[in-house]
Amino acid sequence: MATIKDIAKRAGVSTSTVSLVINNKGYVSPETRQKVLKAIEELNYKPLYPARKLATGKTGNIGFIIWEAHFSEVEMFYSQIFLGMEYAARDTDYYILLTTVKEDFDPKSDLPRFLKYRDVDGVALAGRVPHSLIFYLEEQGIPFVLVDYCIPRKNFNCVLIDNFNGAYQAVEHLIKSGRRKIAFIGGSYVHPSIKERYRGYKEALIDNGVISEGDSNYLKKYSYLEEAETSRIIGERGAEELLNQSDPPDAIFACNDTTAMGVISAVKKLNLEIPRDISIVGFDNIPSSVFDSPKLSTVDVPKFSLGKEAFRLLLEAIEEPLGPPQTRIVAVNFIKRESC
Amino acid sequence: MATIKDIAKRAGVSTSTVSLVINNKGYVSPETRQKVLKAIEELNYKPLYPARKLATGKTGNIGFIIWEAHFSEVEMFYSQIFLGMEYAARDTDYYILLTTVKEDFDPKSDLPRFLKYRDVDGVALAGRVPHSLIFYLEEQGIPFVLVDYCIPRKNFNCVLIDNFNGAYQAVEHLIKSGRRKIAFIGGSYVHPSIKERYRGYKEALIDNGVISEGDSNYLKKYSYLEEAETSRIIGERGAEELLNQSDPPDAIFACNDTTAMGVISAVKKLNLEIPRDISIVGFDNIPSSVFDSPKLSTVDVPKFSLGKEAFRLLLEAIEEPLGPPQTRIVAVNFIKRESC
DNA sequence: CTGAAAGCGCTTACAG
DNA sequence: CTGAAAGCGCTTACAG
Repeated sequence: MATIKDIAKRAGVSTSTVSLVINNKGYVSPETRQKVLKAIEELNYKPLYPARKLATGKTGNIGFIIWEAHFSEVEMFYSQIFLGMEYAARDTDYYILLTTVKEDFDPKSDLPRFLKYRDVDGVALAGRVPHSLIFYLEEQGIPFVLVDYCIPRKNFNCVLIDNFNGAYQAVEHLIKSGRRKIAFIGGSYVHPSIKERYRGYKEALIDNGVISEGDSNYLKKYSYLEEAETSRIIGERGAEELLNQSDPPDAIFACNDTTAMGVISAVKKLNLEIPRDISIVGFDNIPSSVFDSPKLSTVDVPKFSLGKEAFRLLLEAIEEPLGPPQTRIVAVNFIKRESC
Repeated sequence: MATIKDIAKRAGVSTSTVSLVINNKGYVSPETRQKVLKAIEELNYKPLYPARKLATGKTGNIGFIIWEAHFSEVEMFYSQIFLGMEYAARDTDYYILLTTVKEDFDPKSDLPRFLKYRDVDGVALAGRVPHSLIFYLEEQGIPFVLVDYCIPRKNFNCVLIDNFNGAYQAVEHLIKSGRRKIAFIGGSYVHPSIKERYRGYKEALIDNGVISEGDSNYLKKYSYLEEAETSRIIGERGAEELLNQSDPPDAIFACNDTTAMGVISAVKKLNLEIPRDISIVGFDNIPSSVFDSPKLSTVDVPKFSLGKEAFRLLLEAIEEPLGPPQTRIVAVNFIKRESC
């Protein structure tokens, strides 16, 4: 493999000059630059990372951390975010190190290796992750970005999706299609995303005159909120409870597709027909929502863009460690399919 | 951060000695070793990777390559393999670099960065990947291992699951439960795994006296083989065709769970009851097979173990690049659920 | 605008 | 069994 010396010799310059053109630093006369570039081309030269890393102190790595249960989940939400980052990283010199942490993570003993040994320049955390991890990063001054997650009242770099607008759009669609008794089913209510979706749900109801500002009866009657990791089960339980009351809903907005799947299976058990008797809308646009019957109307979350944006933001944070934390919002789109 | 010099000074030895104990090389007197270890402990020292890498020429990275369509698939098959590798890697100094390649991969232009720049010591390839990639690795002398895939007649390191036995067990179970007209539905027939499953299917039939050695009529009548990426659609088409003929099967062994899902939906359309009228068995034990109704009987593939084993094998291949290629088989287990 | 030289933190023959 | 020294391939003040 060619080294920087070979290039220097071939171009008839010093290694310093070669280094300067490689890194686009300082001033190099156009002719010299050309010569160097030519030599690089001819020898098919590529700087050896470890050497550069040793000299600069940068690791060239970025960590990607996800809660293990999420990564092992049925749907590909987080893998797609990772892939978005990986694609963005391909235009750079960074490698991405993917790893998982358990829910009962303890910074003392369970630190991912690349954190323990400082082998990353920054880290992205996707979805809900242990707060102790986040605080550890903050404390250590390691640049990081939260993806599809944030901690209320804490000012961290994060890239979020427009949960509020997604929910708003979905519910507005239900209203415009004639539904008036629209229920919300959600688990993990403390999760900021779910909260935002609930807020979008309410606002759409209010803005479209279905309920008035302070109408807590409607909300109480048609909201099923359970503090637990969102899942099919919650959808099933919620739908059963809501549909078995008097004056049941004619539409259900589930806080995510997985929950919506549970709703559908409960609705089917009750021999209701979708969407004739009841409309159902989910959120996330997970792959299987296309296969199920009826095909689920939902809100598409552009996971890939989420990852790309996260990478960009993280890069900025690495380059400017002292800059103020930023929040970036990625837009979402309602997708009408068969379930409403 | 403490360096090797700090340790040397504190332990009152040279850096060479420190290096020797860190790497467990050469002979160091027990007392000196103790002193060094103590200093390392006290200063919480960890060798800086890039420096070590520069000195040794090792990168400390392992590549994990997967076909992009697989990674974006609904089910978590490959993520679990990755996770198995990542867990195994945690006991070592290796980091794993996950990336995807497209199906129309061209070694000239689409080489993953870590290959182009030689930033890995070895690579694992999971599932079906472009052969041109495999041949590139072979040519370049980069140690690699194929996971859940192999190329017939080529002698490469690979870790496979016991497809034959899995299929055999499943079909034998169907026979023992009284079924005699057992169909096979498979896509991607050239895929070695599917071939092996088909072979297991046949052998079980023969060994249990359902058909005689040369009975091609039975096989012709009850086999639906379509050369295409396996999918629900193939399951649906296959089931329709097989069930609409005279003397239809009373059991279907689908080459994988995704296909089995298609079979189930076709069977339901025909108003047959599972397992009363027909038994169905899949292969892979994907997460959703537990949720669907009826719950799918299937063959569990220990993805996690597959990844762990792959890592071990790859490590051996890296340490002994000239050793003969090995094939390792990971056992599978039939899981009886509701569909048979 | 460019070159000589020191330094990043390790490992590894080589002496002793 | 242990130490002094060279070397891995870069980058970066510092002179000029």
